[in-house]
Amino acid sequence: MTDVMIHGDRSLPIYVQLENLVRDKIDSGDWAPGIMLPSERQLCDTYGIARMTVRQAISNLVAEGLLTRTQGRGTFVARPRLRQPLSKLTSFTEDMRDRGLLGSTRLLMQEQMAASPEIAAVLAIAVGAPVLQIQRLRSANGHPMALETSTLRGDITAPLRHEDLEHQSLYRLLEERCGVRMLRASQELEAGIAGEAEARLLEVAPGAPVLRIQRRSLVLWQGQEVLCEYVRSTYRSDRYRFYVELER
Amino acid sequence: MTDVMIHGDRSLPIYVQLENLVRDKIDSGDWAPGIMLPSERQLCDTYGIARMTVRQAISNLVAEGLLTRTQGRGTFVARPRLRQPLSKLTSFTEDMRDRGLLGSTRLLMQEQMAASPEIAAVLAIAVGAPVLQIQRLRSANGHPMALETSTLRGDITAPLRHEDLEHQSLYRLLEERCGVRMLRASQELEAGIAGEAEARLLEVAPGAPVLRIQRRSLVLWQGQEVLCEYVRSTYRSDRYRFYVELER
DNA sequence: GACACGAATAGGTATAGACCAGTAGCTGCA
DNA sequence: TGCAGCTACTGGTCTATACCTATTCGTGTC
Repeated sequence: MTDVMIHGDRSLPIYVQLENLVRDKIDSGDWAPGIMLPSERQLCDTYGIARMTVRQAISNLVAEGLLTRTQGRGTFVARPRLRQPLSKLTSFTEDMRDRGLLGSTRLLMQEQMAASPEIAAVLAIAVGAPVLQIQRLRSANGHPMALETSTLRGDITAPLRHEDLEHQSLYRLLEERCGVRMLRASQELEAGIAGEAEARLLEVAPGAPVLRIQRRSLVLWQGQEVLCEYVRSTYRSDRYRFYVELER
Repeated sequence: MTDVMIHGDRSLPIYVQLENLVRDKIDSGDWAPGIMLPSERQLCDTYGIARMTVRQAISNLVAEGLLTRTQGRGTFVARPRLRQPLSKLTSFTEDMRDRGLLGSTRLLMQEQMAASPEIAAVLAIAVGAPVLQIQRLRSANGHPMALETSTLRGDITAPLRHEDLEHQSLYRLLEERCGVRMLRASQELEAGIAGEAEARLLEVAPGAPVLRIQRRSLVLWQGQEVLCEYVRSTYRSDRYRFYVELER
């Protein structure tokens, strides 16, 4: 990914642009865990922005747990936590990063369509209402990990109609382009057997065990809590375990 | 509490002093939930400090959840919200009840043994230390649902040595007899294929998909947080789905 | 070789001022 | 009366600068 020009897009605050830039460097593996970032003053010079602005971006990323910093030493890319303290709603890429893996995506299908009765029921919209359906093959370190079919409300995702969804985080686009804030999701997990087509894409034998996950995501959109996304994923069970922490 | 003079104590950063001051006002009930704080510029004047310094203090308190703010409206004392745990640590019987089913149990094995190296590693105890191992077939409405092998620390569960574990809740006995309080557990879920023995007990065909769950339970015992239990369960995937709620 | 010291450099705190962007209430016109 | 638009707030973003403190490492002394 080429460097996003800071100041290039006046619609986003500079500190947000810098955050995204750093996130991209980390997601792409360009900045590996443990690596020291350029110093704050260096970043100011590089991008021609004030130090307080740099600090705002860095502070947010530190709060997110993506970076750590020590006075006198520097700012570093955090080593992925082995265990997430709580059950967090994450994107595939974030999930892989937490596991110390590099996530990548192949877009298999991206289509604007009319909601089927089933989809309409799940998303609580009218039958025939526009939805955006995306099918993606998710890989970790280059090896197939999961097959994912997402269906999103068409009205909310209208700005993404002609967006490249292969190389960008869908959740990031939703938040940045659609004015959506991800809130929470409910997931159901069950075991299954890989079908013919799935098996071929996931590069496993037909009949191999897979973990099927259904997710319904609730977002804040135009001040309202609405169901926005329904995802059906099929994970290779030899490569993926779902981890969750429960409290009494 | 009397107002702490900002600048009075040079040993603490001004923004920290302001944070404490606001916290005190809220704790003392002086500023009730829902009340609007003085505007940032007003706080600058009142305490003779810069707006960026005020903002740093306020931002930290917002991140803490103590305050909320809206552009154009102001900064407000947050209404304390009771957070219900997203995922609850439950016993099998409780889980079934939540699903509207009647859980029952058949005890297959109950044995005091010495910890194998694997078990010792998981429970963080010495190899050869005493453990209590229980294998139970769990049913819902009379139909087999899961096969469960629990391994518990022998020293903690000593009072249960000759207890009837077929008709009593293990978690209840742990709390009532062993002076243990269940705290939380981490679980890992994966898909698998039923083996011969499993299939026979679960009354499914060998090779049927199953959901395998590993649980490590943390308890409070004699004032210490300790790992007490390690459970491996195999659930029929045609009857059981795991449900979890995630937050962003 | 061991250690004290200081320079260079990292992030941490704080200032003062500027302008942008939402919100709400007031004013005055239709 | 109803409402469009103005205005005086609010927090949001950003700059430029200054000095503090912690870390690191090289230098020089003993």
